[in-house]
Amino acid sequence: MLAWYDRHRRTLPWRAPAGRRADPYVVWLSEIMLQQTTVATVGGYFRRFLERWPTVGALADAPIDDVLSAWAGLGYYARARNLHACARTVTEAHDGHFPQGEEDLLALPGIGAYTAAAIRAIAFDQPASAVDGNVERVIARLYAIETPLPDAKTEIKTRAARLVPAERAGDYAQAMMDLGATVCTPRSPRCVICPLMAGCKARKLGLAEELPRRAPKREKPTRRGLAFVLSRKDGAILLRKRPAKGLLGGMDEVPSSPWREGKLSPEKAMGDAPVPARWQILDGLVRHTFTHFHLELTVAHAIATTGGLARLAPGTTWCTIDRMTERALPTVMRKVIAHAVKN
DNA sequence: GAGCCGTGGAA
DNA sequence: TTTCCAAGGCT
Repeated sequence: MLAWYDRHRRTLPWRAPAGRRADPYVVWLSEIMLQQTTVATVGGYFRRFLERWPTVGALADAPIDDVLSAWAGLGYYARARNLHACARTVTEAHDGHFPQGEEDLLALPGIGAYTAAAIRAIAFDQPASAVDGNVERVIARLYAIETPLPDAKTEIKTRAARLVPAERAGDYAQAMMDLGATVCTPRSPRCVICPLMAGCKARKLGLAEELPRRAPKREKPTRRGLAFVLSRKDGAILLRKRPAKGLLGGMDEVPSSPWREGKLSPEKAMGDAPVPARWQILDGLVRHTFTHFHLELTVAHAIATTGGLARLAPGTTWCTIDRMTERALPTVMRKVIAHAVKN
C-alpha cells in the first residue's frame, strides 16, 4: 500500500510534501471541509479560508457571520458553525495547539470518530484507523463483506484497524483514501491496476462493483413554498437571517412562506409577505434538493415603495447587489435571486 | 440508532 | 431527468 502511495501520491492543496507532516490546522480545516464533500468542490474554499485565516487563532477571532459567508455554497452549514466553535476552543483551552489524544479531539465540536483518527494519523503520525466512505468501500470489497451498510460498519472498522501499519500511519491513511478515490471507485472500479488485486475477495468473486451493499434509502418528499424577492430601485434586495440551528442554520435568506408538503396555495402564502406591496408571481419554479427533501419554490417579486418601507417585517435588512457576495447566502437562495432578476 | 443536515458532478 | 453519493457529525 505504501509502495503504491509513493508512486501514485496525489498533490492536494492541504497535503504536505512527501516525507513531511502537514500543519495540524491545515489537516483539520481540510478534513472538516471534506466531510461528505468532493475534493474538487473543496479546493477553492480551502484556499480562500487559508489565505484569509492562516492560523487557528485568526479563525477564532473572526466573526461567525464572516465564516458562514465564506462557507456559503459548501453545504452542511453546521460544519461552519462547529469549525468556528472548535477554533475558539483550541485557541482558548488548548493554547492554540490542536490536542493529539483521541479523547481530547473527540471532545471538540465537529470532530467525530473519522476526523479524530485522520488528524491523529496525518498530522501526528499516530497509528489511528481513519475509516471514511472510501475505506469502507475498499474494506468491504477486500473481504467481500455482503452485509449492507450501515450494519456492516462494525465489521469494516475491525478489519480496517488490523491493517494499519505502525510506521507511516499518516501516509497509509491517505493512501487508502486515494485508492478509494481513484482506483477502488464506487462505479467501474479499476481492479486491473489495483495494488490489492491479488488479495481482493470481491474481485475473485466478481462482486467488486456490487459492494458495498447499502440499505435502501427513503424516498424524498417534496416541500413547496412562496419566496418573496423585494427589490429596491437601486437593486438592493430584502434579506433576513435564518434561526441559528437546523436547516441552513445561521444563513441569510429571502423571506418566504413556510416550506410544506402538499399543494402550494399562492393566495394563502401571500399572507407571509414581508411587506404589503404589489407582488407579482413569476413564471417557473426554483427547484432544489436537500439531503432529505425536494424543494419547489414559487417566486414572488415586488418593487419596494416608500409607503411599504415603513412596514418592513422585523429582522429583515437590505442588501445591495455589490454586497451580495459578502452575505451568507446558501445556494438555494442564490437560485431564487437569480430567478427573480432574470424574470 | 435513525433522522437531520447541502451541494455539485457523474452516469 | 433522475439517481447516486463524496475525506461524517450531531442528536
